[in-house]
Amino acid sequence: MDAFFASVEVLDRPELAGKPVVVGGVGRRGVVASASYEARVFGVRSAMPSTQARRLCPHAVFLAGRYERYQQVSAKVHSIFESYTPLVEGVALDEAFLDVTGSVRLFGSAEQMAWQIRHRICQELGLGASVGVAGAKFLAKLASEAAKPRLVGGAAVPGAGVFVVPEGQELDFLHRHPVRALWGVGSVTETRLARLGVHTVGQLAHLPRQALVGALGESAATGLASLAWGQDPSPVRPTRPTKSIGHEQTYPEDLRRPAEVRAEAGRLAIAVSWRLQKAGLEAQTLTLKVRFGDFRTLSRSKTLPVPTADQAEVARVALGLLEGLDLRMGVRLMGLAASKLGPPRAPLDQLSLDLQATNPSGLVDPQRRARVSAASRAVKERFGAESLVPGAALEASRRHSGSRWGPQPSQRVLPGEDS
DNA sequence: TCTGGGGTCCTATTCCTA
DNA sequence: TCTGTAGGAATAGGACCC
Repeated sequence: MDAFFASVEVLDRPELAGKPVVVGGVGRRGVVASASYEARVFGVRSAMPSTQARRLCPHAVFLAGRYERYQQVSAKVHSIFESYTPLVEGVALDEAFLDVTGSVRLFGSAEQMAWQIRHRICQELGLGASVGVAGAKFLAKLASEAAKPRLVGGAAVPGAGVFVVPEGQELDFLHRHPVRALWGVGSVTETRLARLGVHTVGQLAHLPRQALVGALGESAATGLASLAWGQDPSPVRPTRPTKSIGHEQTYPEDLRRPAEVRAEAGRLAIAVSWRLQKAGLEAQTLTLKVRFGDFRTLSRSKTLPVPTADQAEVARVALGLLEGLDLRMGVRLMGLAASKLGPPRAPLDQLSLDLQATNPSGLVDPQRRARVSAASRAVKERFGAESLVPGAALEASRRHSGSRWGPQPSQRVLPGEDS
């Protein structure tokens, strides 16, 4: 989609048509999420600091993003895609790959479908889209860039709308692009390649492998060398499991009071646990990210014995991760992410005893902790030191019978017995 | 001078265990 | 019993994408 967020704003507020519109960067600290082509003429770009965007284009209309609205429109765009093929891989709200190999008999060639889809998005939703057609995903992505509107002599001119990379001409098309156009080449990699005198994909393709490995490491070198020769075997994957769920926020002013920082950590925990629950997932690893006033950023993570989506447990871990950090520099940003995700455990699974020692706000309650501790001691006194162990350890012992956590006959609690 | 928020993936280091 | 080692998991950081 062309300037997607900004275009949706213009769609909902037609009086903005023809004006420079910038989404994001409303606050003092922020960056541009999307800029209309009228704003791009002044040099405003995505990911640009808002202060810079304001300097370049002070008369632009700056708007806060409305993510839910963009999601709604994105869903409509996707339903158009899905009327052509079930093989739709969403890359972002405004971008997707479609494998139309199996749809040619129904709708005509891939290029014909590209024109149809573009036409329908324009007619039904009033938005502009550019479509790239090629035999591989990353080539199609480059082709869609080639189809987009361009800035020529300080003015935006319409693009081709659809750009096809014909079979057999992939390398001609690919090799004239700058290396930056390749997936996986950002500013750091671009600089490293420039040191080798490599600026275009064609130069990269002909670089001796050893030189590439020396500059970028084995994995990146292998991946980029393949891409530079047009080899991208990755299929269009309609569904991909979520690997992490996180929230982070940059604060208008650095947080300096520890109580304030802890309260924010609790707020992030509530947001993350709520999203885990909505997604029907539990997380085993939680990672806290802190960016200080001097932009120094660090992360601390904790892998739990028992996966959780519980708000109090997530908050307890987040606060635990916060302990030991020197917050005197002031906190500019804080984030919390959940990973190692999986479906919720069966109800009979082991619960964490620590959890029972926290109150509903996620803070350790000394009285509860004392009761948990006393109960745990009583069980061990009556049944032995190894009578109370983490469920995960018990599972491991079943796999490796004879380990020290293995349940001993005299201590096994039989059905019907008090436990 | 200024540097978001949501992610994925990779690498290096540290720690634990067999 | 002690020590060295190898492998895997956990952890931390960074590059990159939209």
